[in-house]
Amino acid sequence: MKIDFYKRAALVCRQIPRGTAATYGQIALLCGYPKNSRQVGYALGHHLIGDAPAYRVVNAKGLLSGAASFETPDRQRELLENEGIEVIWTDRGYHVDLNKYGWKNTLEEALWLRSEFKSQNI
DNA sequence: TCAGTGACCAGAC
DNA sequence: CGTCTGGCCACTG
Repeated sequence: MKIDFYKRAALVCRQIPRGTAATYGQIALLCGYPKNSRQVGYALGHHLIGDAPAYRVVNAKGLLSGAASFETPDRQRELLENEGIEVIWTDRGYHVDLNKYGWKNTLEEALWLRSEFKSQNI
């Protein structure tokens, strides 16, 4: 089932370091399903990742494309700014600079996740 | 079964 | 920069 994908996504999201933002595609890739970026958005929007920090996930352009699904439209921005991430307002919506705040995950992190999937059988 | 729908994305121009 | 397109795939009515 794809339940496994959502469990993996939850685990990946919990590894996003404080003060950084990850992209949907990056999460999907680390899950081992590089083509499932849309399902990452689905998982976050339907609260399928438990207590994992969904607010640290933005799209490939740095846009907070899911801001509308939070308690208030500004909640995601507040949470990010609380971690020291600058959030810029544009006509498109809120943005973060991925060059500054994007999560540059290491190979070690990717390998660790892979071993976790295995040991947790997901 | 099947068409429509996204918190997506890379490439083309 | 900006817009459009085709591809992607789980989920839904």
